[in-house]
Amino acid sequence: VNSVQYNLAFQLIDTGMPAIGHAERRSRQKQAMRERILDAARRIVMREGFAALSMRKIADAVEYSPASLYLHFASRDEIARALCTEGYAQLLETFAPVADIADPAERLKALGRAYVAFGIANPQTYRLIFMQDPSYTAAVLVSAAEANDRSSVDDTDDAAFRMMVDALAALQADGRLPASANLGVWAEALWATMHGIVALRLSWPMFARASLDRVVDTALDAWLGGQRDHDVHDVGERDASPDAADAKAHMRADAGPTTATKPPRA
Amino acid sequence: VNSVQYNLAFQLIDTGMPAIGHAERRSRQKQAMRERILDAARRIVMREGFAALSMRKIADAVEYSPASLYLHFASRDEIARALCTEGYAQLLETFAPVADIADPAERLKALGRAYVAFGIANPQTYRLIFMQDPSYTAAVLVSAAEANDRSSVDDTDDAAFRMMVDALAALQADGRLPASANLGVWAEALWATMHGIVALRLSWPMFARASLDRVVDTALDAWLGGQRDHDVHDVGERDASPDAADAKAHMRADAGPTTATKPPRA
DNA sequence: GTCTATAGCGTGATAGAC
DNA sequence: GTCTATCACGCTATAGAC
Repeated sequence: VNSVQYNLAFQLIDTGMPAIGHAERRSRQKQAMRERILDAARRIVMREGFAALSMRKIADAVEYSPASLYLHFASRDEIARALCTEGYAQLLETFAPVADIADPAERLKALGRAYVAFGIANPQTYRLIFMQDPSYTAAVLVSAAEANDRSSVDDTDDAAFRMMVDALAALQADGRLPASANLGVWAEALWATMHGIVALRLSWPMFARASLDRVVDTALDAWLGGQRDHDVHDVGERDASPDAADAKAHMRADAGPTTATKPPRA
Repeated sequence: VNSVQYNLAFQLIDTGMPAIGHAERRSRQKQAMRERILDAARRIVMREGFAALSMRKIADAVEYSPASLYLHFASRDEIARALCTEGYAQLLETFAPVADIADPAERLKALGRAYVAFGIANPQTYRLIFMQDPSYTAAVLVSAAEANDRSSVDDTDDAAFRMMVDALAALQADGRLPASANLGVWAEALWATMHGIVALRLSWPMFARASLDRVVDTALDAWLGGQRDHDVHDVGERDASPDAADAKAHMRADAGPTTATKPPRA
């Protein structure tokens, strides 16, 4: 093992550019292989759910032997965590257009609608990230911290959470939220509400009595509504706002929520 | 197979009481065995999580061979569904003391607090019921319908949901909820909110920034609060209300949320 | 790097003796 | 009813040839 590393270092110092070219190509190829593996894994999860994700299946899909996968990932769990990171990044991308909305209440509502839309459009991905193993869910924050060049994970690291707190602060500054309100608590509770709407839809589809949009709008109005441009708590027959529709348009489709569930068994 | 059934019928008609006594004792023993199996299964789930539940482990616990379990349950899934039914019934029991609260808003709040308290106190059970397989979650409603002597499952079958709708209706009759509000939508969204608070705590413990009680109270105030006996959206430093504490006192403890997670693998 | 082969463990469910 | 024995799988991960 050590001799290999030594050889590489020797080439870098002694032979200059061509060797660097080699090393670069090497690492590029390795990176490409990692992507191929993750691509295959993501497709399996989207089609059949996380429980059906196995090293054998991934290997089949990329046309390598199962053993080869271990050259790029230490374990199945590491692949799962990578998928979570990827998926969470995808969720954050969804929020980008929302960030431009000037009014903080409307921004928060659009955020909530985009969040729910993502979960419903990518049920298996959402399940993997937020409804599976706590260690997977924790992985999204750790990697978010790494991306920010921080070594420790603390309260304000997460971009999505920060967006919420910022909007709530703006609302509070406008006097549209009581000065006594604790922003962190509010953000957490608001996130939980949106998560609950998605999670309940995914794991109890039969529970759904009303259209998703009405439920989401009712919740958003209860939290943020009425204080500005419509009546308190009034839930009309209207469809999702243009913002939500727009957010939905950016989504790739996952497998349907109920169809692919229940593979032979984990 | 047929001959056995025939013999039973013959005894019932011909020899009268003693035979009935036999049959009764037989069925009693069978029922007892079912209970023993479910008890063992419940303990395993509470200690190690549902993923760790296997027929072998149950068999070990009840000191029978794995094969014998199949005389009482057709499959592992059937045991899981039975556990869900049981767990949901336990949740409903939790609501009994709450039903007496006269004020509908306070009743709803107490309901929400009891719900969350149950989920936090029995994380593995809650996971099994509401966060695992949609077919498990669906099972609670089906059996609830059976208990009510109904053959079809429709909107209003569920006792918990009915409690919510009733309270919301009372609120609406008092003019404390806009006449335009759709009760079904409100109940669904409110349930989703409470579910989200529990589910997020269970699957993303690191996310928790504030005390559970503050989050719950903030959510309940956003939905129902302020319109009556305290300021709008004011979240004080107070602890859980007596109602919630009371509800908690009725709970049996599950395994801790994070400790027993992640058994070798499903 | 990639393969084959396999260790080592687990699972749900069943056949058939007693 | 209860058991033993086993089928038929599945899995992760690794050893060692090439």
